[in-house]
Amino acid sequence: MDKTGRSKGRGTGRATLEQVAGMAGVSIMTASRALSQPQMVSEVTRVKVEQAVAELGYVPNRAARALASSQSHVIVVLVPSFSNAVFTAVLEGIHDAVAPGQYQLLIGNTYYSQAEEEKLLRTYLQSSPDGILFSSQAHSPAVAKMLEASQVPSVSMMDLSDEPGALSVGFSQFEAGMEMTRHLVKKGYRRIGFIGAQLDERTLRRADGYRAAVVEAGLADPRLELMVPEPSTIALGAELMGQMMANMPDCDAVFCCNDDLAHGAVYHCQRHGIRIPQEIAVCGFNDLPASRWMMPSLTTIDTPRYQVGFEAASLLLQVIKGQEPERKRIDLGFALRERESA
Amino acid sequence: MDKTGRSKGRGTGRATLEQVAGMAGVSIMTASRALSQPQMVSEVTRVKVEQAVAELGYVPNRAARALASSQSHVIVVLVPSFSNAVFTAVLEGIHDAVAPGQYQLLIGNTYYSQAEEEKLLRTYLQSSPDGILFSSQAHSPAVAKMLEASQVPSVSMMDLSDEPGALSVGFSQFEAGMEMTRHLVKKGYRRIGFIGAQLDERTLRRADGYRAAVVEAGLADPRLELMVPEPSTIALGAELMGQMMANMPDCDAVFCCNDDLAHGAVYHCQRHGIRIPQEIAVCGFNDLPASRWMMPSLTTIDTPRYQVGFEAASLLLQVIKGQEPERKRIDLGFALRERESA
DNA sequence: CTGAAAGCGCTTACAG
DNA sequence: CTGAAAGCGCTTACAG
Repeated sequence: MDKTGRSKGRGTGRATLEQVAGMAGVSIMTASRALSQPQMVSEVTRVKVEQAVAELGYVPNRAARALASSQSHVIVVLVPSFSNAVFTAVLEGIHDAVAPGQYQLLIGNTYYSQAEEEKLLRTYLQSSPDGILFSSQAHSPAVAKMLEASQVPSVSMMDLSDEPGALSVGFSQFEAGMEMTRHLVKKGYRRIGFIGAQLDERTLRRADGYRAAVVEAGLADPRLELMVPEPSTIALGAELMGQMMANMPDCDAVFCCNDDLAHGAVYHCQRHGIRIPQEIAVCGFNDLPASRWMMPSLTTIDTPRYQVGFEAASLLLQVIKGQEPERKRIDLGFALRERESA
Repeated sequence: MDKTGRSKGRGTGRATLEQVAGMAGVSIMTASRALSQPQMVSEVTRVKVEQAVAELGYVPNRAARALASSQSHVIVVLVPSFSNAVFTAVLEGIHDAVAPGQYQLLIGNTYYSQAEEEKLLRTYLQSSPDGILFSSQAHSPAVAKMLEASQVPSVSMMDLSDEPGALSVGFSQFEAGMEMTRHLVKKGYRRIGFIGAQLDERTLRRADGYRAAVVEAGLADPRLELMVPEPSTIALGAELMGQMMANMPDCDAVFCCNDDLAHGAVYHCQRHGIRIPQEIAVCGFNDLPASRWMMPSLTTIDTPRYQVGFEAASLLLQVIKGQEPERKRIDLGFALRERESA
């Protein structure tokens, strides 16, 4: 022990529970209880321990607690992107739902890659997480196997799962894609194109919805679908809009699979003096902040992403605590925002 | 032991190193070495252990490792916002710099609040992080004290620190604010306003730079400063632009403390038929993707945020590994992007 | 309400 | 190149 009352050697050099107990004149386990289950110790004891904690600047060692209790209080969150505003809102929702409790978030960026997801999960499983929040439903076989073996509960976010027993929070990407397209049909557009990028599962489901709606209306034409695997950006949206108009001059409306692409499409038209929606209608998906402000304002689907994160984390917390959730599949819906562009 | 070779009881139910060692016919510590320092064991041993690991689906227990080695391999990251594109880029840089190693990120959102930062740090310190990445330089006294007591190395990001010995990666917010303003002066604007929101330390430093430049040019007028504490949004930018033009009709240029506000200002003008830059010039800060696409395209300061995250994490990693960094204060600079709006 | 003992699953010097 | 022992800092039943 040196002057600060801290032992030397292998450890972290931080004050330990043992020192707290010593200073408070109680046993280690009474000190432990005074901190984690204060109602189980006497008032006097609690105060003595609290004073010792303050005096020593004691900070509990989470690794020791996790090891002894086999409860890590860690929740793993896997998102496909940090730069996509959709997922940052999801993260915010999760963060807020979890904050009151004592859970820590281990956030990983999969970059829309199943291989990356696998790598991250392999690492994060070492932390014995109490639960996992996925932004996707489709996993590689290796991930499925790890999940099965680890027995860690997980919730998938954004889309709804059809697997029995699976926990999911989101809304039907398919229905949303269909509703947006039906809106265009109802407005009288007949040559409705679809612009998609990234081609992750959500985009693909939206495209399915688009297809179902144009088939339903007898307006299907595969040549009106423009799908590329590159990440969605404003620049790409502008470029694809140019391509669409060049290749399909009779195209009278474009459904972009997200607002980033749609913004690019709108800017492209602004710069080329193409009037929206008179010459061509444009709509997007997600309702990002700029959408209601740009000119023309963008018709799009408002998605409850913050809520998705919040509710998914809440659901996971319930399951972790051993409660049976009322619903395993929580549909938060979506809303069509009709504005000037379509 | 049950059929899967896993012991029952208090633990996590996962396979342990002991079981791996048993199956491989070596001691626990040889198994440990085979995994963490493979070059220190014989080829035969290594293979046997690896086979046992695969067979049992062994996943190391990080809590146990952290406790035994007093090395958590955890890095704490504190950002003021998840929704601000600036910080998501920083996060991406950090994520990428750290990925190769074995470090895990504990990411917390301070919501621009020192009190929240304090709460988060108190919790995260329990994980005995090897290092901390801050997005701010100003800390509450309590945070300063915790940092001091914990002895955990930290790097502050975005701005440059003047404290001797402090580690920082970023660029001078002051210089950047000054350069942007000087640009407006050079372009001939004489009634240059400043619109600021959130009023975090970076914004305040940019405002200082603005002030220094208008004073330098003999153009200072406090009435041209419009500063509000609300979070920066497009909506707020539009509103503040309206206020500025109403209250200061002779204002001929506006420097918005970030691109979000500037976008709002541009949209406001578009909607009201106000010509930029003829009637009023607008510029922003950060160069978000939309800035080069909107009409008119936005003059702004391009900031190296991804690089800041990447370099800050790299610097921290160096210090954690006990290497003396070449530079403790890494200036990544910034670049003025002159476009149509100013 | 309080305590002695065992144990969580690893790693670390120290020997051989 | 390999192993027996101690220890990291907590919590968990079990007693009293």
